[in-house]
Amino acid sequence: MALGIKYGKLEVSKLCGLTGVTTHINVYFRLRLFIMTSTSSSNSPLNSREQKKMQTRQAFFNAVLDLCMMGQSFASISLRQVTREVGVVPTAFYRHFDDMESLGRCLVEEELGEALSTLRSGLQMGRRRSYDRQIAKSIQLFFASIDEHPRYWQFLVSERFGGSESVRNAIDAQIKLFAKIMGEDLGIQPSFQHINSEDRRLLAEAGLNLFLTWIIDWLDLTYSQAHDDEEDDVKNSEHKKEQMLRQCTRQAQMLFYGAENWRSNEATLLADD
Amino acid sequence: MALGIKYGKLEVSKLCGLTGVTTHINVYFRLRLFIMTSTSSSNSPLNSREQKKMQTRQAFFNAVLDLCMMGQSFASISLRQVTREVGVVPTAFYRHFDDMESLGRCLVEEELGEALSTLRSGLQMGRRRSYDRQIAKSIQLFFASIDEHPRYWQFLVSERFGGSESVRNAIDAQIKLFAKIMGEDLGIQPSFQHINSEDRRLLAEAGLNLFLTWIIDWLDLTYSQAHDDEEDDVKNSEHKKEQMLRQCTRQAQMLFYGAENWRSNEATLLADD
DNA sequence: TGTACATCAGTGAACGCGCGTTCACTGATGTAC
DNA sequence: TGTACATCAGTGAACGCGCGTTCACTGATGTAC
Repeated sequence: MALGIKYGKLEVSKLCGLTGVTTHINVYFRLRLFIMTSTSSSNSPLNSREQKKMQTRQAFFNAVLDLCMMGQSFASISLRQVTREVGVVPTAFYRHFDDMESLGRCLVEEELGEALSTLRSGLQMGRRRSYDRQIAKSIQLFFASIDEHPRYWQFLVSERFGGSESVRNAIDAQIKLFAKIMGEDLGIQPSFQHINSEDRRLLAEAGLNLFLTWIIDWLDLTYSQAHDDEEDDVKNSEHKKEQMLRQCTRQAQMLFYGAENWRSNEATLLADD
Repeated sequence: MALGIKYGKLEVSKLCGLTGVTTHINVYFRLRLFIMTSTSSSNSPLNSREQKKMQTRQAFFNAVLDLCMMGQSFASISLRQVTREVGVVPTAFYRHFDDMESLGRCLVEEELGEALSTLRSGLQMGRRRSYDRQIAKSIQLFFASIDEHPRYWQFLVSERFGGSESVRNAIDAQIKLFAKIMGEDLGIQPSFQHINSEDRRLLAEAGLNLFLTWIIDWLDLTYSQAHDDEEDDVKNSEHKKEQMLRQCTRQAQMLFYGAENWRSNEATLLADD
């Protein structure tokens, strides 16, 4: 297994010489990828050098999230800014990512992917709770998740329709996946069993989209709260948050109470049908 | 009236000399502003120099919208890029705006503000149409507006949670205003008269937020359509758009049919009440 | 176990480039008399 | 109406700066024997 690593780029290209020189780099990387994958899948512990590399990689993700939390958009963050934040020299960047786009894509797929799957298993809409408090409870859990991982949610929402195409696509995939699973969860709840699975997915998507539009306002409340020194303002901010929680719950209930009376077998009337 | 213009900065500061030299610039600008305002409010036609300036100002707005349409985020657009697009020298920028932030704010307030007010009067939710086709028709009008002004909507949505604070705030104000008026319009429709005005505003806000999340997907369909040369792909894309229109209508109907059965006098149940 | 060699994350100098902003200017348009 | 002057949108050179990327390198860690 360690055999492949030993040979450098040229050695491997020689081994593959018969297939032509022009492709030797691809072969080399495919080979390395295979070895790394098989190494980690055989869950041998990472050696100290690999551990250190993963730590730095993580530091890159944190740097981006921090800079975005400070009010920058991902597209306006420079490579040098990130490396400065991480505490390495600019050239070290290329040991981990091809370019900023690649860093953004990995951040969404690895970091956000994990955070979302945690929230999904936490929400489990439709399971284990009585229906009348279901929506209120789910929204409370959702806002708790925002307070717990503010940087993830802030990044997800503000880059969802942002300037980097690969980041946008990666986020879109995460959201679609979340809506799909949320739709399946809704099917377990008796109140939504008369709705077909396609409409349940649409309902989940609408609900999730609604949730996502609240995030920035919620974070603004948290942020202004943290900035205020006066005790009165803190109380005022707490009051505003409570009020917002109530209003958001109300909006979600409008949607989901509506869905409860929804008839899937009735065709959608379009304006010019 | 033209008296104020005649005096240069120094003349005016001399006239106001008694109040101290340190403020003469402010006085000068306040005076000029007053003169310009009074000139335009007495709706005298703009002279050719003023007309030309307004044209250039408009060209700046167009340049930003075009660049954003090409996939850039506002925060990543440089001052030089905009002036290059407009066809003037970089320094000419400062004849119109203090900085990019200021340009962005004006773009939202002047350009988008006008576009949104046009759409508002077009939609008139709750008026003039029978209720069962109300939602479908409004959504059709909404998508028509997107096709008509793709750059406005693309900018509005992708900068709504974007990197520039002043742009973000300006957009937020526009959206809040839109939701407020939309909520008032809903009150005219008999189906929503049993709902109190606060809840109608929440309903309108939820609906609008839902609409806004569709825009980028819709524009992606239009864009990929324009890129396809094959006739089959065009048909395929048309089909996808029709399907999306149907799904979005269905989602909106879930929300608004839900609202029809909504009881405003029933308190929102929170999870820990 | 000890030695000799390979790997590779991170370094540091250097490059050409586009950036925002300054400044003194030009010349067409507007205004006073 | 003609003349002399004021205004000001747009010009063009210049500045110092941070950017992405290149390259040859260092030295700690890992591996073969």
